[in-house]
Amino acid sequence: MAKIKASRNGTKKDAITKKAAALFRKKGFVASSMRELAENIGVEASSLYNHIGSKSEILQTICFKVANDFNLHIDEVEKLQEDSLAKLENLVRFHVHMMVDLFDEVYVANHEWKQLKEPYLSNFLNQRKIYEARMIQIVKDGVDEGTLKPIQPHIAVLTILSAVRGIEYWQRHKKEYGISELENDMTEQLLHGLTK
Amino acid sequence: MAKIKASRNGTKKDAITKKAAALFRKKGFVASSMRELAENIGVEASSLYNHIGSKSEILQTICFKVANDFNLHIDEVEKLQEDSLAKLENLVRFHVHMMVDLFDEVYVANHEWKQLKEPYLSNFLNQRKIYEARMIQIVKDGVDEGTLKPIQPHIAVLTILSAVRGIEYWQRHKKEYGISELENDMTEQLLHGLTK
DNA sequence: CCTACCGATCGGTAGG
DNA sequence: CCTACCGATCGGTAGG
Repeated sequence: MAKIKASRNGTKKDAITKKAAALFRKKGFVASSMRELAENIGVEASSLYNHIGSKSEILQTICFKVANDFNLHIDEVEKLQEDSLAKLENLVRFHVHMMVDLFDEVYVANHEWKQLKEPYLSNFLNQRKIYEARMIQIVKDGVDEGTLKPIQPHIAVLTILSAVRGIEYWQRHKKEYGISELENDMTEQLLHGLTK
Repeated sequence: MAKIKASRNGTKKDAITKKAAALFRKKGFVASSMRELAENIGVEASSLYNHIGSKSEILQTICFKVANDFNLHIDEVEKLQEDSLAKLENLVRFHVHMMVDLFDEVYVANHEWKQLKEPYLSNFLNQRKIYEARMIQIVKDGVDEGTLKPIQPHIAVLTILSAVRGIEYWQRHKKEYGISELENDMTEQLLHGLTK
C-alpha cells in the first residue's frame, strides 16, 4: 500500500512552481494572483497552500534554483584547464542555453528578484555579486595573459551578462534563425566584435 | 492677475511623473501604491487625481516619453552622411547616455511596459518593433558595404540593445570608473570585440 | 488640497 | 481538496 506520490520526479509543488514561473513571467509577480495561478492548475486558490507555504516562497524557489544552476556551472568552468577566452566562451554559451531551456525561470529571476523578501533579497543579491566577481576574475586573467584587450573587466562582464539576458526578446525572431546561430553569432560578437 | 502656473517648465504633473518614475523603478509599477507616491510628494493620495487621470496614465507618460526620445534620435542618425559603423556607434553612445541621464524613466520603460493597458501596450510594442527594424537595416547596410562581418543583423541588434540596457546594473560600480570609460569600453567591445 | 468613503481584490486561514 | 470567510490594501470618487 505504499504511496506512489513522489516516486516519479515531479511533486505537486514542482508543478505549481513551474506554472507559477510561466505566470510570473507573463504578468509580473505582484500582478499575478494566487487565484489565477490556481485556475491555471485546476484547483481552488486555498488548495495551493497544502503544497506551498506562501506566494513569496514560490518566488524564492524559482530565484534560488536559477542562481544555483549558474553557480554550479561556474564551479566547473573554473576547474577547466583552458585559457580565459575559452572559459568566457563556455560561460556565454551556457547562459544562452539556460535562457532557452529555463526561459520562464531565468526571466523571473532576472526581473522579479526585487520582490523577494528579506533575508532572501540580500542573499540573492550577494550570490549574484559573487558570481559576477568570479567572471570578472576570468576576464582579468585574460587581460593579464594578453589574450584580451585592456578593457575594464567590470564593463566587459556587464556587457556580456546584459547581452545574454536580452535573449528573452529573441522569441519573436525564433523562426528566422535557430538557437545555434544565435549562440554562435552572439558569442562571436561579444568576444571578437562586429567589424571584420 | 495672470496665473504663473505653467510658466516655468515644470508643472505639477511633471513633478508627479518624475517621482513616480523613481518609485516604479525601485518597487515595480504594481507594487507601488498611489498612497506611497503621494507620501513621497507630500500630499494625500486623492490630491494626485487633480493632476493625473489614473495610475496607468503615469506609466503611459513615462513609456511614451522614452520611446519618443529614441525615435527622434534615430531620425537624426538616419540622415547622417556616415557609414553604418559610425551610425551604429552613434546609437550605442546615445543609448548609454539615455540610460544615465534618464535612468528611472528608461528603466521603467524597459521593465514595466507589460503593465500598460491596451491600446497603449500594442502601440508601445509596435514602436519598439519599428525602432529595432530601423537599427537592423543599418546593420544590414554595413554587412552589404562589407564593413561588418556577416552576422545575422537581428542578432547583432539584439546583442547591442541588450548590452546597453544592462547599464542599469552599472550603478554599483559607479565609483570604479566614469561614464565615458563605460561608454568607450562598451562601444569598443560591441563593435570590435574583446580579443586583441 | 483634504476628509471620508466605496467596491474590488488580494494573500491567507479555519474547518471539515 | 473545497466552502466560507477575514482583515488589509488597493485605485479611485464625492463633496466641499
